[in-house]
Amino acid sequence: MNIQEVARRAQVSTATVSRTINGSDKVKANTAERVRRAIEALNYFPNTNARALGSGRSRLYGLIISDITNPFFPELVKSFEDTAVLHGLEVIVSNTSYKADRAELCVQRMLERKVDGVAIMTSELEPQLLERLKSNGIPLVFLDTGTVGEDTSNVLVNYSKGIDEAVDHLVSLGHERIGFISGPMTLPSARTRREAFLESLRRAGISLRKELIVEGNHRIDGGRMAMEELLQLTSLPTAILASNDLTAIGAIGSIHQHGLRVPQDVSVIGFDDIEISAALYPPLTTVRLSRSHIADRAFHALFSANREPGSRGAEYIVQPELVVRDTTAVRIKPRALHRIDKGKMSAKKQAR
Amino acid sequence: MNIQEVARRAQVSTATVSRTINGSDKVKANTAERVRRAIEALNYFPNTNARALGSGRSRLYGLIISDITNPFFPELVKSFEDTAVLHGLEVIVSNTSYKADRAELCVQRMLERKVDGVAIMTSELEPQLLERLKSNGIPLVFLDTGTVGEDTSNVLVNYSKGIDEAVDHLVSLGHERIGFISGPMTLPSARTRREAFLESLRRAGISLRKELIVEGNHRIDGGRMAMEELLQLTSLPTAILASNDLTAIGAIGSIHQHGLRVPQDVSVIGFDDIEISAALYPPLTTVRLSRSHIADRAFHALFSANREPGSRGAEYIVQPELVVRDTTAVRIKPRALHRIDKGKMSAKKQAR
DNA sequence: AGCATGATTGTAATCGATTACACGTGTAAC
DNA sequence: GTTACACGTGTAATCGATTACAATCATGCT
Repeated sequence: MNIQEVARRAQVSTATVSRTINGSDKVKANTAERVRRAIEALNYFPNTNARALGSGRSRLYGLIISDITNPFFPELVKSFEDTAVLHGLEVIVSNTSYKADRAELCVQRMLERKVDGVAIMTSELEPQLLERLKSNGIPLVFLDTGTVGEDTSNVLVNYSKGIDEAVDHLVSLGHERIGFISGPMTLPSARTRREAFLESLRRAGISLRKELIVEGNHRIDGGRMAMEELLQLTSLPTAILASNDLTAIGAIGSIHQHGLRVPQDVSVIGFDDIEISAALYPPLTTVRLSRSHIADRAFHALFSANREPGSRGAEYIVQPELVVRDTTAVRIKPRALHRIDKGKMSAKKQAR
Repeated sequence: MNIQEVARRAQVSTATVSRTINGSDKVKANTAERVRRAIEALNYFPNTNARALGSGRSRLYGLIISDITNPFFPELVKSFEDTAVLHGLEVIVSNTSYKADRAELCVQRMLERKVDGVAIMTSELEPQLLERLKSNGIPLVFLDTGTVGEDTSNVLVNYSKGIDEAVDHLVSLGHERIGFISGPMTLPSARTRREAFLESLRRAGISLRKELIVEGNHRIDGGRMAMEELLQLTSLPTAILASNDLTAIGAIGSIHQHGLRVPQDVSVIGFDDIEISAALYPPLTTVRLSRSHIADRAFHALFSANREPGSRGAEYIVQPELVVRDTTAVRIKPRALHRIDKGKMSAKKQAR
């Protein structure tokens, strides 16, 4: 079953069939109708490989992520795919598994399949790999990876806004001893979140205590370990802001393990709002970073780059927003806390 | 950059280059070496579309799942992909989103891309769609979907084993009033799990109490709601077996909300062992259903079907196994329970 | 009628591989 | 010294679309 058989049945040339399939406007209405009937009757569908080979366009977008088992990504992938399918395109997803050599394989796959665009949401891609993509004229869009480039698009996240909201929320509940568990400092976006936190503290007029800032790894175990460290302090934080939800989940586990309660003894805020966060008990207060917004912007960046070749890259900013659930509460009276150093509870602090 | 340029540089024909790329054994060693050097020097890689068009084989496997945001699937996808990449193949993943009409699109995609095989882990595919795949000579493997078919392979799950282990564990802890929260009864595998539970009870000599069996939906909210229902009973279950981990997580949330503790007041066992289960607090006791085993078997079913065309479908069985963590404990004294109907606490029961 | 014009449609080259078949060449058997 | 055969390589058809260009057709205008 191929285009020739359709052409024969519809009494037209293959060119006309092809034009009809591709919605060219230069096919007379009733010819097109005849072709469509033939397609229907023969149950024909075009061979994707032949189309791609003939036209040079694959109708495929690539999406490079770190790791599909990281719960942040599936939703992103799904939104991106859904939007793509809606526009008659498809998506191949490739995981770098956080490794640079796997990243090269990912890029290779994209090149071999002649994708029409690549959305990159990982920091493992070395400049020379990006160059390979660019030099093949493939539109790129970076998601939260802030790579500057005139011909590439960027979807940026306004971390400051989200983190400001989180800190303000905690401050309004009376917290001032706020701990922060960061992501791995090797990850640019983790560094940005940390900076945003420091800036938020400053803005809120809270002086920085270095011992309250601990590095995690954006995974549950990292959150757990970082929290262990924080719980060793003589003067415990009354609230924790975590660089992502998994970290927050780990921290909460650790807090419980020490016989403390969330949010009565310690408030916790996460970041991302992964699906499970709302379903935990207690439901996690967190800063939502909408994956569907990100995916949408990314798709449209590529789509318009395809429509208008040679156009400059666009820039989009997505705004995270605080979602208050049940892991944050009014700051408790210090005496209710374990391990609290009563000597440090000066009147001045109590007054605040 | 194409195969001709490589041929020119290596002073051979395109046929020889092609043979070298495909590892044909009928190329003299030093000719092959010369070709390889040319490929290297020119930074050449073959055009996937042309290869697929010319050979009829796409080196692509399709994987059809219900929903990538269901945490059961990402690991499966990853394992399947990893194995495929290891064998020089690639994978396209397609979500049915639990809808039959989306399923048709998925099958269409597979057909259009001329995949060399499809692994199906969803029950949305209607027989006529399967027929379309089969009639195109595409090898199929069903994962936990138990479709009989002479020419298709199956990866089956020995639910009885896993559920027996779970029930035995609970019984050994002194539980006999064991509740079960099933998946949606429309889902074959959910029905199988339920049957396995009933059979396990029988084997353990525990008489069935219908009110302890409630239907969920394999999602967190379903687990929560089902548990609410169970907590209305005058005689509470002391242990709950859930049809999957999400259900268990929902149930635990509900239990906590009622001021009861897990496992001191109620023991809970999940099923699947999704990644987050180990990281919750308390870590969930569950029955592990290894996604990597399933993916491996599935891949090899397709791979060998490709190697030996015309061979009959194979059948694999994967064995789930109980993973004891912290949501199960020795059955408590009934008087410690809320809402317990003291009248029913007969000496006979206490004696067991 | 003759012609310009724009709208449709057809012809055939093209994309970049794979592979059936043909063609040399060297070696062993007779 | 043929003949046969295996091995290595090249020639060219083929896969199934797309699309530049050519051809045809209908229409309105002079």
